[in-house]
Amino acid sequence: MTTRVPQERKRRRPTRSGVVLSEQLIVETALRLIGEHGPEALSVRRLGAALGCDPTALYRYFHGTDDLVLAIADRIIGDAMAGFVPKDDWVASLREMALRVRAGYLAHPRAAAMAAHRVTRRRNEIHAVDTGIGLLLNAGFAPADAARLYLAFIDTVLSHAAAEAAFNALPRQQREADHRAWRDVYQDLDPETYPSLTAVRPELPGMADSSFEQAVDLLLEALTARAPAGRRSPR
Amino acid sequence: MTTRVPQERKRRRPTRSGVVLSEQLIVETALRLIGEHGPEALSVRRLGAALGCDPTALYRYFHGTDDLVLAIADRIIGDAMAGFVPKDDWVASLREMALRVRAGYLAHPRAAAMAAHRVTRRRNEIHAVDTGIGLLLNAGFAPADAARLYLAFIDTVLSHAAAEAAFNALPRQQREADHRAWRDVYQDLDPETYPSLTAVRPELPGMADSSFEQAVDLLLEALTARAPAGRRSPR
DNA sequence: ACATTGGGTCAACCCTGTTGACGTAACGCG
DNA sequence: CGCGTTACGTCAACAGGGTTGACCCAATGT
Repeated sequence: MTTRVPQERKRRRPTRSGVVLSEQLIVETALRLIGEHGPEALSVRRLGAALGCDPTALYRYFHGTDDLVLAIADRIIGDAMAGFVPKDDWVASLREMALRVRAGYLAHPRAAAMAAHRVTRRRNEIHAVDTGIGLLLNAGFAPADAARLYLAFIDTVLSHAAAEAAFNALPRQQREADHRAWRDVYQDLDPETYPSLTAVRPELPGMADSSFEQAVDLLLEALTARAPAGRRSPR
Repeated sequence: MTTRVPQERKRRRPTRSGVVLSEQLIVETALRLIGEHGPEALSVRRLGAALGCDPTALYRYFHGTDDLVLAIADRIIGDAMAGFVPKDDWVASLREMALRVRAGYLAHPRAAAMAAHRVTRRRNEIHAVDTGIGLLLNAGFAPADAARLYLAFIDTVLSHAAAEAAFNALPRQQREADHRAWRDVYQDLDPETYPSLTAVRPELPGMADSSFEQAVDLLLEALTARAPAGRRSPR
């Protein structure tokens, strides 16, 4: 139909069940749906049912599923970074940024998995980039290094968080099967063909755990080592 | 139906159009389909049509879509790691592994975006994990550390490569728009609200480039620093 | 009070994955 | 050589998905 999806709506008409729709209400209901009934609960039909309106009414507010997902993602970003203030300790601040992004994604895995690799250059993101680069500049890095290193850092954080969210967005069956794989499949291997796996066998079940913090710590160690004068809490 | 999907098939019967199916042929056709017409081109029905067989014949070879996706992922891993022999220099070897995985994903961007974060629990993946952990053991890390650090390393490589692949899998229009947005949006910013971005402005166009190698180098630096006796080329 | 039109509703279309029944042809065995 | 067994390709069907175009009512600005 390619509806217009206007910015301001004036003629707000209650739905058959009495609810008055709005972009906000739809996004919030979608997030609630995902949170309550799992990631695969988000469909136009189910969302319509949860809202108490005809599924196709949503097309008056969003051009399609994709548009809806982006709106949800934008909401997630805003929520995640809300109230963040960088401290003097640039390492700790970068770490908090990483954890916030990850937490935001994990709170809504399905939406994050769908929109993670999209680039939404909006106010919140620009602000975050400015903050992050500012932390590295404050750490004493030259502008060129600050930009490049921040990119490496934030790309790692984003892709890691996206991967984790994508995993959590899988149907429970597949998710648990992947999880179990480290216990089951990797336990009964021929020691001769897989000597190293055999050597670390007791540690293999832990491979199902997240490596997010480990990776962030490693990156921050490398950044600290590269920082001029190794200062952690400048000025 | 929950078909058995046996390991060895003996009664190979040509399909109506004369093709003789095999797990290999199916995976290759799926990769071709995805590569040519995008990730959403992969459906049981379309794959059946491309193969010249009834769509449901695929259920004789794979338990379902998920099983097929895992097979595709493992194939990509296998192709990427084919002919890789670890050197004595464990840092250089891990680096090569990373670059190989990335190249493999970039060769099939759309397929990679779909399967990157899964545990295939198949031969090629198991072999790769054994090799990687072996390198860290050889570097002198204790088994528990080797397992955890390898996980952090490979997860970073995989998620980074997946993100890059996902970006490359975007329609050209969106991809170029995102690329351009970096310059457009970030060039005309208010210096007062975004002081750090203004300070590194000349470097911003470079933010569109990949940070893959930078991130891998940082990780390897951190691993080297943590390695016992800091040895690079153990015997 | 009236014309305009935003927007909720409905029916319909085509897509998807998956299943169970069905039959045929390929194989192992005698 | 032929006979049963059964693997496996085929077919029809189901439930669920996104999306569209027509319909029509009521909220709005004049």
